[in-house]
Amino acid sequence: MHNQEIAWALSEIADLMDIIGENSFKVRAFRQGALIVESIESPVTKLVARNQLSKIRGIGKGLCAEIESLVHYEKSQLLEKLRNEVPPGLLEILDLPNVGISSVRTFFKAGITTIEELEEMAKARKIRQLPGQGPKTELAILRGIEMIRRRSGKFPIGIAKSAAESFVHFLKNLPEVNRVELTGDLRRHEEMVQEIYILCTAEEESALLELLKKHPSATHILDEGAGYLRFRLTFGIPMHIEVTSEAEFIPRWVETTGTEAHWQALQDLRREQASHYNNPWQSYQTTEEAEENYYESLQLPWIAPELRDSGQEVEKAKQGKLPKLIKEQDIRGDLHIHTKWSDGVSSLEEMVMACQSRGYEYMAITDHSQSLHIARGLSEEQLLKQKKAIESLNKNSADFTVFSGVEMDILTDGRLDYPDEFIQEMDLVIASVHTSLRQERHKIHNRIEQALKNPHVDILAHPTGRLLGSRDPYDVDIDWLFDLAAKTGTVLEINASPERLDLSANLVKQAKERDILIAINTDAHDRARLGDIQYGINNARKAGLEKEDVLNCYSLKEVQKILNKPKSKRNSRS
DNA sequence: GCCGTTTTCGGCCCGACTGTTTTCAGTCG
Repeated sequence: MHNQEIAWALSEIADLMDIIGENSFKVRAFRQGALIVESIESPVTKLVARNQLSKIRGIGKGLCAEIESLVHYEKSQLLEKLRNEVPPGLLEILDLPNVGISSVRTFFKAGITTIEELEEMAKARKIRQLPGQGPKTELAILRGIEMIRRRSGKFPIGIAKSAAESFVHFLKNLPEVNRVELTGDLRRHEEMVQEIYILCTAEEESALLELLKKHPSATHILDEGAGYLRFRLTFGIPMHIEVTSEAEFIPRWVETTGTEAHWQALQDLRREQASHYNNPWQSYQTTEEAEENYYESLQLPWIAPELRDSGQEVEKAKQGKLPKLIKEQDIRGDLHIHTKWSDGVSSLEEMVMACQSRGYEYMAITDHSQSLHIARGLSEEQLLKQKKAIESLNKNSADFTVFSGVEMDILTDGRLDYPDEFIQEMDLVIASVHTSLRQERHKIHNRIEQALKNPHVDILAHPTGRLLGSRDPYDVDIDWLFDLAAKTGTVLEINASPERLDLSANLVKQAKERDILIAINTDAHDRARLGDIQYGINNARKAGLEKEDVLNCYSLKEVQKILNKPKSKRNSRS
């Protein structure tokens, strides 16, 4: 069992216990346990085998027992018991914004157990009659349900990807399987994923499908037919596995990766050219090389999956006008990182070492600022102390530089969390909206304006404040924001954390058109999450960014030069 | 449930804001 799956199980246990009114600290222990498991880099199964699990801080006897049961039997008796006790619809209700545990309990008591029942009651204006509820919450509930509907059964890419990876790994280890590749919207890096789609080849197609049906995750078969099987994973995501012949593999991979429009454009081109694809692909080392050969047969350069969208990319490819997309190796540093000094998990030194081992040239430590109490934000004195610690780290390493930065809150009234004379001493200042996310537009605009017009604010973090699939952006006019960023020379962030992916690929595309410099940052709170940079890069690729568009693709010297320039002159890329 | 002891129970990030309420509970970050 994959770490992520264990974490999901623990967090579901926490939610269910919370609903039935279990001790809140016990609930927190499980919730904390889920976070810990997620942040462990090595497979938990190995730790269990070596009896090292209980040595981890935060994992005691109780959690150890549940995790071991998950690893050994792929189930937990506690979870099964709770699932029997609590109607599954309540978890969906708990997911709604503005609905917490206490409201869920109130609804449960009133006999409401599904989103549909809740919606019906809200529409009949009966929710406002329940204790602690009122007309405004009723409206907020209906809006929340609307948001879930828009999501229409899709899953955020982060959840889908880790579920997919563990399954790909499982398939690759089966002796009867020859080739396994991810395809569909996950391969295109769509931020919301309809289903996990895996294409593979096997000696005996039907035997493989029969075997897969016995997999413990395949409890709920959705659909099956010649050469494919669809089932719902334990955590709700549909999994689509297709088995194809070696000869058909590449054409099927191309067909299932791109959108319908992309495939259609390729077919049109083939008819036009009357070209034929013969399948010499066994002579290639990797499936990617073989896929290049497929595009070559259409006299096209290989088109990156992220771009296989409207079909227009085929025309661009024909004319040799595809962007030279940014690659993971182009990233030279991460400019938004937290440590134990505020709400991070890893120490400053651990984060530095982790960035070095990723091959970066530089990084920025950007812990939270003083007003964000919950994140143990740093006072001026603490920040100065941290700056000294960073300076001494820098003295000891010749070929790696740590920027002394801060993620500074933009307060609810538009003031910034430190005075100008203080932040001008920092190497890098990121400004963020973390509080009062539901303010009216003019207030949000005022806050962003104050931050962007400040000469010392270098980057605006997670510029729309959305949480992918679970929270809408705050009320901001994107055109206005981009104009202001361009005018003031403020860098906008792609927050690579898969919970956020903010800016979205669509918005990044618009930002590029206005020549706004982008930074791709992880906002990592522990070492393991530095790997999230991949999500940000994929987002940038989807938007057609090249390395010149991204601040942290420049060398240390160039970045220092950019940061030393007055802000208003930064958007000219020289 | 976890941790850390002043070893076997007591404490466990907290403040702002909102929408309920007539003084506060729930939600959020």
